[in-house]
Amino acid sequence: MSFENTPYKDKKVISIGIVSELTGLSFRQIRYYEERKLIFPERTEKGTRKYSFSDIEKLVEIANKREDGVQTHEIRTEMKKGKEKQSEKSLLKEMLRGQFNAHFKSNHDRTS
Amino acid sequence: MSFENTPYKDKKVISIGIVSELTGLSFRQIRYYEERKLIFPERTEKGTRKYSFSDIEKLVEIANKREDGVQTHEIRTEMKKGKEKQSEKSLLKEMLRGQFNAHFKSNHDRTS
DNA sequence: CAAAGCTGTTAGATTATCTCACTTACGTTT
DNA sequence: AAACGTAAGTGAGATAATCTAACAGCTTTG
Repeated sequence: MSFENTPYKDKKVISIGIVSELTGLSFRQIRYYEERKLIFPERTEKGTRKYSFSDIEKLVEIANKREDGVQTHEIRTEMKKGKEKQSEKSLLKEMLRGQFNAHFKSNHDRTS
Repeated sequence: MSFENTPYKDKKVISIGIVSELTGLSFRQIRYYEERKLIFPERTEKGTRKYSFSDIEKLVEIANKREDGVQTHEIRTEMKKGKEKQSEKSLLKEMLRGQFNAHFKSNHDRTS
């Protein structure tokens, strides 16, 4: 019930090896982009970095822009720009999805 | 575009330490439930187990049933039962969500 | 040209995970 | 009571994964 809506996408649970594998980036690059404030992994007690799927998507974006010769500094400011645009959009989306779920629930979810 | 629909929930990317933390189960228990065929983590090249969010949800379920004294063997058969019921439901859900996304896209997604 | 940006690589240390075996605690069966 | 199966803790030893820090090389920018 509260688990259903958990934003898996943003949960920091993935270690750097998997991130490297999924993005094709080296450990060095991944850590460097953190140093340049492009991504913000969390840490476990002992210091191991933990990333989310969102971070991975971001890294893919970063990799693409880097291929186009864009510097991390510019990428950083570019990413800051694209934030407000999303917040309205995603809010609207949330609301619509809320309606959607309500509709679905009242009509079809008769299991327990 | 194809990333948006990626089923993060089923991607096997989480190591056992995090799983233990999120579920409150010990390493021993997590591995034992695998031995009893309740969950099916993947492995990396070198043999490290990797779990998905689905696995974690399943483990929470398992933990609850265990607290009620249900044995792993029974849990296993119970879980097999609850599979067909879901497949119709989720199929329907997919279809509805498809309509939903189409609707949203044509009306609001004018960014690029 | 000098400085800054980006990445590879190496080294040594620490943390995380793996398997296997032994043990404990309970409840059930013989 | 003795034997048994289930579920889980614990310990040992080995291997895998990650961390920081430093040096090096190459390219781009000022």
